[in-house]
Amino acid sequence: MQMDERKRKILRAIVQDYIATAEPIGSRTIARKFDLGVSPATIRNEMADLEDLGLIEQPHTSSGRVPSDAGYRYFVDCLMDPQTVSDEQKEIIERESSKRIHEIQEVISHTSRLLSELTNLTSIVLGPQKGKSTFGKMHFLPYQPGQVILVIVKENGTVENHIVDIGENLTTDELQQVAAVFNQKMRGYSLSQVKRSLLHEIYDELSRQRLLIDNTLDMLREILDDNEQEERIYLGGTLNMLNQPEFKDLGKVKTLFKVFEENESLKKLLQPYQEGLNVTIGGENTLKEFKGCSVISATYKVNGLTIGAVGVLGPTRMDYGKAIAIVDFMTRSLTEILTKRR
Amino acid sequence: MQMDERKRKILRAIVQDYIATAEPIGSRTIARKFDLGVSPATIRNEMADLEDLGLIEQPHTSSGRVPSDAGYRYFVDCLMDPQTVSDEQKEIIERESSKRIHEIQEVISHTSRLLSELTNLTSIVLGPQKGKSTFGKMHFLPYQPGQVILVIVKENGTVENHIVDIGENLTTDELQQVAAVFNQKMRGYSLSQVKRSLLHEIYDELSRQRLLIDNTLDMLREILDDNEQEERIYLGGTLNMLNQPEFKDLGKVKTLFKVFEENESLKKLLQPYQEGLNVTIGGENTLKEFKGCSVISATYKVNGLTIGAVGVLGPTRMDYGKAIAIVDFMTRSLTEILTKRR
DNA sequence: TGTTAGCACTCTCTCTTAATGAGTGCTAAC
DNA sequence: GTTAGCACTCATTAAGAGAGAGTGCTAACA
Repeated sequence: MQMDERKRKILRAIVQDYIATAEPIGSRTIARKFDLGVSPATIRNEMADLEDLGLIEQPHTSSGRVPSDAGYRYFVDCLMDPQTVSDEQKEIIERESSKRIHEIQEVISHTSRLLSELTNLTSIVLGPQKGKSTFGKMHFLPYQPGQVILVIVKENGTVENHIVDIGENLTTDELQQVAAVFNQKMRGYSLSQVKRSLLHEIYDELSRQRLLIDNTLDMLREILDDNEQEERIYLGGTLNMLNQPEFKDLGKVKTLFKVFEENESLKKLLQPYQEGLNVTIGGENTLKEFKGCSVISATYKVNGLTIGAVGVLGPTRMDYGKAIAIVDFMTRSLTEILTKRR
Repeated sequence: MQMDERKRKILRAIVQDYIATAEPIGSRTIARKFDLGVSPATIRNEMADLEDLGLIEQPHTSSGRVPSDAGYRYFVDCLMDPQTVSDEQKEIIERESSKRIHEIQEVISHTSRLLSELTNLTSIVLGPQKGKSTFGKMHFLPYQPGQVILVIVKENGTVENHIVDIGENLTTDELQQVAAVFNQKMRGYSLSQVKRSLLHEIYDELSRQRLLIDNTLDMLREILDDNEQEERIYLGGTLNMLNQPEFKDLGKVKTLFKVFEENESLKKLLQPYQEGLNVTIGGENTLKEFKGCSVISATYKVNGLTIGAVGVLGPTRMDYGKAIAIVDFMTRSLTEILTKRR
């Protein structure tokens, strides 16, 4: 059995109507709402075929049909009209991103909020991968007696500061000297590279000041360890999920929000290592908690280098056309903003 | 009509049982569970009195009684056995706070998580009031051409960095000079004071370098504005609310979480300007969304100065004894940690 | 051969009704 | 002042009856 034009029309009708109403749809309703020029009985025959093909299914005998995961997949791949972001939405995005924003974190969290507001879905944004970014420069600043502020500038532009104990009183000059050596040796290396080999080299170079260096290495090691594990996830509009009829059951809400709380598993949803735009539908998802959800995700870049991913999460019954258009537009816009900053 | 010893015993029984079971409790059950030496009929008479006094109420005729807000209040003020934190819990807290933690934000968010885990309630922690903290020192560090990193150290110990445009190329020396003047003039002033009067003074002092100063003032003003509005709230264990039978209704969950999302109203819950430990029960709350909730809050200090507040939020039917003990212990512990850091 | 009308059948949803049970207030006896 | 007894109330639960939406199948039709 093959898909013909009429079957495609009917499948599209089912998907569109189900996305809009969240109710199983029957042959009679299709005939009434969509002008296909055939009677409900004919549509029924076609629907039986579509069910055999695995594209739609019945929640129970004698109810309407709903699209299966495979049905959504066919819809997304073959039936969907490519949509563009409306001018109104474009304007909102433009206006928001024209605000002067200083830190990269702010740009990201802004993006996250915007995504969820425009789609009425939950947004997931994976921040710049710290582990992959390379070391730029470090500075010491005075803080308390026995403590200094260590400011680290990475080559992707992020700036971090940490208070570190230096254990003994050191002069500003000595600190500058240490910083200078570190800066000279480490510039342009990824943090993991720094961690593995370079520290020893630096250690040799500065061996005259053993004690001072020991402390500096200690603090640096601590910071590097921190960074490698931490790769922040930004969530937005989690409450939008509660408006979906799919989550009118409190048990589902609980398990969903429990996953939201522990960020680790969310990273898997974004498939951050897959370039470009991706649509994951229902059961295609690896996490069992999200079998009933779909994810539209895409990666963003700085200077041609993929550094993170954004996505929206919603029930499989989501408006794919709209969501895809917005995610696509936002990643482009994000890439542009981040590139301009440099 | 007066409260006598037997009425007190019965009220305590009702409150304790209701806290434990979340079910309205009847005279028969009280007689069975609590050994008062009187029959259900006698208890019924007393309960009628307690209802007249407004301390308990009936959800509907012919159901058991539940404590009213006034009943909880009487229980908290007069009936409750003062509880202490168990050794087991103390150990958890000690172990957690012995971890080396660098930033004040980390200390706060740690506290928040701990509070919610120990109480199974939702924790609310109001971070140090930035508006009230006084300016310590500022530094400029090189960043990109045309941009510098502005590092601000406040006297409460927080360190912030911001990227600021300087619009034109300035030498390191010139920047140092500007920073020196700012540092000399501003040290020890609150940010709002700085904003109002001192800026003009600095402006006079450095009028030789108009352009440079204009930019510096612009960025500083921006940062000060930011800080004044931002006074971060840390929430923990919001999901614990979903386990409470009070929130088995999805509508309630929605409105509750909506309030959680916009932090502003949460600040009101903590009564951050009221020194010491506070218990707010049900309708005593100003926010209508929290009429069915109680809040235990307390302030914490650094160097004798109140700088923030922590609290737990739960249904009025919460274990007040335990919650009060933990909140009290945690604020003391927090005060101690923050004071030691200085 | 594809399309359509008709019809019996299935299954969910909702509304009604009845039974159960926990708990009360009142009265009268102790 | 305390208690036993009893009639009454009201939420909760289970069972049953329609109603409604939708299907699959058969037979007629173009």
